[in-house]
Amino acid sequence: MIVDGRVLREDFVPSEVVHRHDEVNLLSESLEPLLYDRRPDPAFLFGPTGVGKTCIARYTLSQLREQEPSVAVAYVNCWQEYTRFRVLYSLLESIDRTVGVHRSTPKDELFGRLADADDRPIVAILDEVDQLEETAALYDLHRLGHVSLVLIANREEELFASFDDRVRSRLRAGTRVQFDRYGTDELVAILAERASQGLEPGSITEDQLRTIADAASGDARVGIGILRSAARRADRNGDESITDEVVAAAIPDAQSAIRRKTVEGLIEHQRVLYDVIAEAGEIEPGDLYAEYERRVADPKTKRTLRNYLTKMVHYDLIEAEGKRRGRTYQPVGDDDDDDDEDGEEGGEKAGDPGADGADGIDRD
DNA sequence: ATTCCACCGGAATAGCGGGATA
DNA sequence: TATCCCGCTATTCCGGTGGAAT
Repeated sequence: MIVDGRVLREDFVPSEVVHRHDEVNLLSESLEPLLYDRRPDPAFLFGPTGVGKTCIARYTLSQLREQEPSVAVAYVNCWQEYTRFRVLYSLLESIDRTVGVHRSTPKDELFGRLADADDRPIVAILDEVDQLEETAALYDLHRLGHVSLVLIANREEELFASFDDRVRSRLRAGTRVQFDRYGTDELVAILAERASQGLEPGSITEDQLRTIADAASGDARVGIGILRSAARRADRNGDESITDEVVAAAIPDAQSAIRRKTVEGLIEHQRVLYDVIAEAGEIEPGDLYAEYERRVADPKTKRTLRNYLTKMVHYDLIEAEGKRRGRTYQPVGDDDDDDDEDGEEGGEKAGDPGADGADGIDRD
């Protein structure tokens, strides 16, 4: 049934975009100076998860490169590359200047190399910039005349709040492109497009796509995830086409698959914490720490646990209620789904996580 | 009202790992 | 091989805060 699995991946960039023409035009207009050897102002893409920000950025830049192949494009997901060093390194990677770079390379060597590589313009797409911990990296990049910035984040206010003054004032100018949630019809059109490219004709009905779009409530990433999961289920069953039952079964998959993948990415100590919280349903910090220390041979400090916990909250695995004394932790998405059906064949790597990150929690 | 104290999270510091260099 | 260097994680130290206890 599945003709082309790549199309069903979240990070697939379609050759034609559906329903985002205005946004594409805005972005490509703002990048236009690149065609005349000038540097554009930074561009900002704002909007919630799964509305196509990343996709449109990639699409627009690939279009631009067709016109102006000398432009180098670096895509950096700040969820994973959250230090100054790693961001700079990623940019160097995009222009193949990483040879001989290592951890002990002097501090400014990376920056120097980037500065030297000014023979052609570089566009840096920084996805999830609000996750960047060293915002000074933005200042660095802005100082480089041949580097243009495309910054992707959820909300403008929060993003600018995380900047320090220097960065904030430099980046105040720039083009803002706001993305809104997809309507059901738009989402159906997007899914139909993917289905027609990725599946045998007639595998899925319009009504079924509508069901999926409804369940995804405006989030294309979730919708595509459901579609993929449904197609895989049908494939395994050896069905000619996707049945309504399969669609229904696939809906919970999309959320739980993401969560499972994230949990798998946790390092052992984090997972123990997660297990304790999940088993308890709701637990106070003191009890949580105590239980953790009982289960683990060589416990980490409480302070470290707090770091783990905030990270897990960030990844949407757990929730923290209350700020200080009297806080409790609880798992997110509590009970439900457990029919487990992991059809994630190897080599599958999650596309970029949304604001609710999907992968790469461990950083060791 | 006042004092306690459990808990959070920022900042500084130590220690680890691993490529480079001599 | 021994040593240097540096990014990164965990740890130490600590100030702040607000609910609980008095």
